[in-house]
Amino acid sequence: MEPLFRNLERFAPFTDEERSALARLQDSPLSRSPARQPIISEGDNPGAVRLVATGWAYRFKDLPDGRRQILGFCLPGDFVALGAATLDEMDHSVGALTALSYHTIRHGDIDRIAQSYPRIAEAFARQEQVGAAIHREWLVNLGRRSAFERLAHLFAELFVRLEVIGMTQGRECRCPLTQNDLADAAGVTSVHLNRTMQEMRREGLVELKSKRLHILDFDRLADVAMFNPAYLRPGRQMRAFA
Amino acid sequence: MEPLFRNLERFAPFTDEERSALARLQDSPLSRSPARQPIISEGDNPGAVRLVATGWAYRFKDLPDGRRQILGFCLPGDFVALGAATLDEMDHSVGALTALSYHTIRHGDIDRIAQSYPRIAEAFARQEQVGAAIHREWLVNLGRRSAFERLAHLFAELFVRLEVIGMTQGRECRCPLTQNDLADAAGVTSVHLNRTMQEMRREGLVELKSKRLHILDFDRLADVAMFNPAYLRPGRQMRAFA
DNA sequence: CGGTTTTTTGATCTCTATCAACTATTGTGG
DNA sequence: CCACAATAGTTGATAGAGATCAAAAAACCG
Repeated sequence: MEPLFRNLERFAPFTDEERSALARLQDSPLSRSPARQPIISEGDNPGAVRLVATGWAYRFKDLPDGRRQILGFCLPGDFVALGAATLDEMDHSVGALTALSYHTIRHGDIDRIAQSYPRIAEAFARQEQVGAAIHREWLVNLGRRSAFERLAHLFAELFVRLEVIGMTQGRECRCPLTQNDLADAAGVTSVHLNRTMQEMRREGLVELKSKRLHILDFDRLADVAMFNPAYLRPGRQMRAFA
Repeated sequence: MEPLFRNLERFAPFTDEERSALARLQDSPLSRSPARQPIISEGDNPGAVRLVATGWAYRFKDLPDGRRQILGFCLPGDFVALGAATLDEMDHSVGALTALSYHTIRHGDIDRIAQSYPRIAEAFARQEQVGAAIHREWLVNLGRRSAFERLAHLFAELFVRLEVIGMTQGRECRCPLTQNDLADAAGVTSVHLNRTMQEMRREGLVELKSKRLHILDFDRLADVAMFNPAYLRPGRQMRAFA
């Protein structure tokens, strides 16, 4: 539950009453999924909102000819289909990256809590906005940055997001992504991604081994990526290495 | 106002009361902007919601080194910063593509109408969701499609959206985009875009001259682009050429 | 430990970027 | 309405980033 609070309380902390209302979301049924398993597929009726409790998930879209693009990552404390739950059909798929546990929350419960606690409703809305801002930043990434810059940007974003929810240790964090995943997120082939990865290592920017990501030089990383964390609204308390 | 209604009434038509409540948004002050002029810039406080009345606008993001990525197009009947108006800082910029007129609507007015008319609130929410779905489709476009496919997809999307708001004439429509704009949207250089454009002409797919877009073969266009209009929720009444 | 998944390497090809004109079109003021 | 300037579209030549194919080496897993 901690990651959810850290996500939502970045702007204004909640009252005890608000916190406990939110905490009741934990009573929603908890599902578990093994790693690498689909959660919802494009075309499905989302039915309910999901809240990631532990593990990572990812959004993606497959093309008829087999190409795949990863659209974003869902970390602990992130909602899946918060707004989309009103629609009858998912426009993209979501899958588990690691072993995953998540709450399935009826849309009515979200509505009710938002109705009763305007500040929570506001925090939900802001979360959705940050999600949209991330999409837009990825558009710039895919449209206008080189493979090297993209990868740098991707790592910078992930690291800041993990920092926000308290899942970093110094300049390290867990990162369950394979080079294949990274390639599908960065819009390059895995071969090219591998070579780009080696270059980042040589340059002393980041290192990724045995599912741990080491940020060797955040400033330089942010610099080559032209990364400006403002769109993530990290909040004042948190400042990546600064 | 017609485009707004066509946008919002795709799923369920409104009652007369709902329609007239929406129509009152027209009373909001109307601004006019010449073509090619900035409307809001990244970092600005959005302050209010904008509703495009006539003309096209575009969302974009500039990189410090001069590269630019277009993030999407705002057509008549589209809101700008519907949800984002709650945030204090725009994460991207918006500019006029053509001479533009738009209503500036206080966020409170939106809230009030959404409060009084749940079906309108729902329609607003769906619009936001379609906006997010468009972003996601663009991510696939930029990440996984070739320049030729991207351009085909872009035209297919624009045409369907224009059809929804009744701004097409047969298989033609107005299209004020320069090749430079198209290049910035497709994430390629304008030189390459020009050559891609010529290929599309040779292939008998689309033709763009003197600001008019001619769709020569929509089916084949959709086919090469792997374009599936579902994410746009075009509604049943409208079906591009089918 | 054997089998699977992931990472790495090498060689080659192709798409897209770059640079630098040049032509056509559009728009404007006289 | 023409003349000129500015904008937009087109062309050619060359360079470079990233794709593709195929296979080997490493890491991981039960």
